[in-house]
Amino acid sequence: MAAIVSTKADTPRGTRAQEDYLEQILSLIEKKGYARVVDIAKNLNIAQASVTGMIQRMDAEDLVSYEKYRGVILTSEGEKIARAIINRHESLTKFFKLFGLYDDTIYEDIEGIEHHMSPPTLATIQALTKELERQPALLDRVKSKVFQAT
Amino acid sequence: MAAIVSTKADTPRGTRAQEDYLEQILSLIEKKGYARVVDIAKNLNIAQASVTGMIQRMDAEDLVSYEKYRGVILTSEGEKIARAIINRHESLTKFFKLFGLYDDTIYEDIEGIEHHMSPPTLATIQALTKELERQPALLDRVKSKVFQAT
DNA sequence: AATTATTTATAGCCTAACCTAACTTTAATT
DNA sequence: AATTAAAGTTAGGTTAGGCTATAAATAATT
Repeated sequence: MAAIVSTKADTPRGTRAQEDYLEQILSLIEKKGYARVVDIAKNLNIAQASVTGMIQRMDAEDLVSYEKYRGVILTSEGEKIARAIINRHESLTKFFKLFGLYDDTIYEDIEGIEHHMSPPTLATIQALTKELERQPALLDRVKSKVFQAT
Repeated sequence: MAAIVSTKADTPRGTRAQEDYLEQILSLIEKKGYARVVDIAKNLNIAQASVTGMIQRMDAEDLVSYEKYRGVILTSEGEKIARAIINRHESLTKFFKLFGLYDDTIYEDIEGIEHHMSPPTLATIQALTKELERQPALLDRVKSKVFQAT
């Protein structure tokens, strides 16, 4: 069951920062049912005013739908991007957890690299993760070389 | 021989863009003996004027040493960063090459992620690469799942 | 219902990192 | 040595994505 992966970036794109916003917005909506500016700001460590500004730009670019003083919701385009980035985030987390790295280390690294990983490369990491899950001995050898256990 | 890896980011830092410049400058110096503005610009796909400007900022920040109309050289700080980023680049290339991804795919992804990978995570990738080199059967299984051979 | 607190929005500002167009300096060629 | 070509610099401008301070709108509390 080979996953045929195209070369052309089939990944929908916003900027790096926009991907962060979309990821947060979707995760807030799924967790609380709505996404408030104040929570987005808190989670991304950004000033409220900056969030308002960005959301207005993202509304103009049809990534979210927004009306003043009402909440923010995702357009289908925005949701597609959000799901892709969340998928990347989860896959990478699963992968790095195999090696016993600190959660903080994992989180920070992924925060940076998730925005830059193409579908084929991600698919490779996913496939590799599956194989490695069946190789505890190999994993132990790797872990013993890098001593940074959780 | 466990590589003990500290948590504190022992990675010297410039900005993302500065790391790209430093990487280019060092690689030009090693290849041709000197780094000209025009070549840096060409390799990074950036206008000459932008390179001049950035180099002036990097001179002020002691990452490079520069005199008008003369060439650019790296300070020891700049060289340290450059070597770190080149090391990351090479390690990641080696890793992704294991799986038969397209060279272009590899190059683009690494260009993005190399700026965001911590020393512990990089050390893990390096250790994993070594182990996987001895596991052709496992690699074949991964490759067969992701069909994007070179 | 009036007041207070919370949340959003606006205005104005800043920095990084790019750009083009025009000018200057150095290098190469006749 | 004079001219042309190439490389480098300066000036001025743009855009993304932040910031603070202030004002307006909504929500909560007395």
